[in-house]
Amino acid sequence: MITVSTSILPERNYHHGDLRKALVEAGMAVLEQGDADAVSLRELARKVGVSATAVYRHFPDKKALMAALASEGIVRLGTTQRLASEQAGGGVAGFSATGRAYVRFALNHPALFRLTFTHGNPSGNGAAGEDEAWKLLSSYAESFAGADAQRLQLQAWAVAHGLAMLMLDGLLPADDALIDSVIDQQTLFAYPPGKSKDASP
Amino acid sequence: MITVSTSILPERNYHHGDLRKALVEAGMAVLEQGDADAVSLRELARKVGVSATAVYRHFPDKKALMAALASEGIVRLGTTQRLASEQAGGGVAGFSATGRAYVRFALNHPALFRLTFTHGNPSGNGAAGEDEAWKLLSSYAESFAGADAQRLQLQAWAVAHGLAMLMLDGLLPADDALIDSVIDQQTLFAYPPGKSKDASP
DNA sequence: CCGTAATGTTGATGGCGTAAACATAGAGGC
DNA sequence: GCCTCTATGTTTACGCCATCAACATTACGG
Repeated sequence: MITVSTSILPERNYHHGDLRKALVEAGMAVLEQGDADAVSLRELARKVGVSATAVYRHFPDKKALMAALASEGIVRLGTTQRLASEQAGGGVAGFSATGRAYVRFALNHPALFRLTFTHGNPSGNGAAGEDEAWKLLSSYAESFAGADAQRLQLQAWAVAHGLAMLMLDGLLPADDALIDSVIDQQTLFAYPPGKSKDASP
Repeated sequence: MITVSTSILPERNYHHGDLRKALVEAGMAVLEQGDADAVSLRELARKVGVSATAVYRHFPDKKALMAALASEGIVRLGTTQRLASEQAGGGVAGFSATGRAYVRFALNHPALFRLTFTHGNPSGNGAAGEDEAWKLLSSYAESFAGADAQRLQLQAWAVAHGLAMLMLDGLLPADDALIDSVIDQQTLFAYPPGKSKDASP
């Protein structure tokens, strides 16, 4: 019988199987119900059934572990946004849907969202597809804003991000109607000065 | 000779003088150069020259100390915004100046800004003048947006807050020109649909 | 002038991140 | 088939932290 490395079952053929993955999963679980500093190396090790310092065979320090969690966070955010965009059928509707998805993701995964941006990746740390979220936003803005693409893109990102943070911090009620009101294509993405190049509705 | 409590000199007439104030000041100093979790009760106690547990005579726990720092933060932010508004002479210009001041404050005091909003006060915890920032924003929005006041106000707050956070997290360059571009009265505070009630310039 | 409450200190507990030394087990060469 | 080498995991220990309990002192009100 040959040991298969790509098995479905959680084999224990090596020392642990895949401790790194297990630690990240445990970390995500903690993030799903508690804030980021509820994540402790010792607790994750405990959850996974391993000694405290075993973590250091897979991560140089706690920061690295947190960065791995943050990385997973941005992947999930990007996926969520892409789905929302597709479901809305692109165009202006898709763009604003992307924004609403961004805020809702933050509300659904508060600790993960916060961590993701706190340990932000200033572009270029590898892990392909990691910045899908940003690329999506960027292409959307350019597609219907022409020369003002950059500004529109930044304003849209800032509104979504700001709304998300203010709601997470309890300064605004985490209200769906409020999200729809603020991330509103009628008032937010329409702008008066000159060169208005209309987008397909 | 009577002991004067409102002296200029840092008297030591009581056990310490005013330990609470000293701790808050030490905390602010730490926040000015380092992130929020560089603030430790023991370190503040050391800086002030007092034993570690003396802190507990003035704050029930660390959270309370951090809340005091946050409270100081929102006062300073409010003051900064009011000054910016006055210097711009009110109106639309004053409103956008308020937004720019908000972002610049965040960049100048990153840890304090973050802490202020993380330990946010969902309105009504006393300390008069503490939410001057919010009141200022509110009155501005209403003064020239009529029925859409609420939405405009929230959008403006969200843009400023989002831009600030994205810059603090290193996802956008902390660039003055960029701030001016995003917090732009021409594109951000002008909106097309019907009921446009013009603002006094 | 004295007692009492406010303030500060000492000492201990349990949790944390992390370094050093040691243990084991799977893999690859012989 | 054995043996070594390296990846992986464990034990122990250090210093820092927040916080509690018990004790000491000091200012102030009666």
